[in-house]
Amino acid sequence: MSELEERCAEAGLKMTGQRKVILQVLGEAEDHPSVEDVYGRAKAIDSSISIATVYRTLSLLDELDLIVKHEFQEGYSRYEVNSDHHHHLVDLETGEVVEFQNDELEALKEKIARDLGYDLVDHRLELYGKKTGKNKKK
Amino acid sequence: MSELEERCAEAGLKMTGQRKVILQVLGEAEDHPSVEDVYGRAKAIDSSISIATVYRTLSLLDELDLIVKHEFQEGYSRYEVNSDHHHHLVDLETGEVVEFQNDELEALKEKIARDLGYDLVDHRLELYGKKTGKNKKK
DNA sequence: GTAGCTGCAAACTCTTTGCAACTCT
DNA sequence: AGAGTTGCAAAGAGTTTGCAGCTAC
Repeated sequence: MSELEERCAEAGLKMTGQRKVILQVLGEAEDHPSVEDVYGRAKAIDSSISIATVYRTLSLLDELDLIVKHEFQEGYSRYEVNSDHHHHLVDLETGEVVEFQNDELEALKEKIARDLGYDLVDHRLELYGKKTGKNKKK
Repeated sequence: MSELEERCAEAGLKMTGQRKVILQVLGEAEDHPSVEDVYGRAKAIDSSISIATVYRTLSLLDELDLIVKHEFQEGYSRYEVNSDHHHHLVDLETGEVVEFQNDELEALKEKIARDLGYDLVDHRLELYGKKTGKNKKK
């Protein structure tokens, strides 16, 4: 039983066949799959799964903080299994998402919020770039 | 003739009645209005304006870099007239958007991208917080 | 005159939901 | 047994678009 499954059981979720498949897909994902991605991969394992179930399951897992929902500027959402805090750099040419972490940045953003008179509840930072040496001036 | 109007003329846009109204609304906006906000304010001036025109005009202005489109985590877009580079802190209790600018942050984010092997094309940073002193632990 | 712009309504995309049937526990 | 879960299809929200008529230049 995977860690994700265990934590779902702890939360009192019924471990249905569909959920097992979706959890397996998420556990094996090494990228930041969209709902459609998860749906496609899940259907390859059990073709009876509906996209409504995928939406419902991902929302549930997000609420339980077992996965993280991202809304990059693409018009749809992507998910990733919860992991250490980090940010994303989106490769504008390939769509690839590179993760990074930076302590200086963490401290700075706390300081900025504090200086503005706020307690930081959440934040998001996304960089959009092109591989160095590949960009051509328009 | 407002600066926005001038720059539209330069870009070869026809200055129709509807556009004048939308540009006026944008010029007077001191917040970060949604499409519906712009539509509502424009309709108050000329009730014949359609929301399709608002969408089309805002897209155009965004392409011309006369305004900036933001997609906070709200499910719809907001716009603001182009101004100095800055970031946003969204007050989670009121929806209010506070702008800020931080040179240290700008330098840091350039450095991060460079270290990852990327040229930074765009980025976004949003902070979500509550006014200090108002938060209660759950 | 005509390329560009507009309003309208229909279409589209992503996501959510009502409901009856089904299934873990 | 029964609360939770599912698939389906319909509905929603936000946004885009085809088209025929209109208008700034």
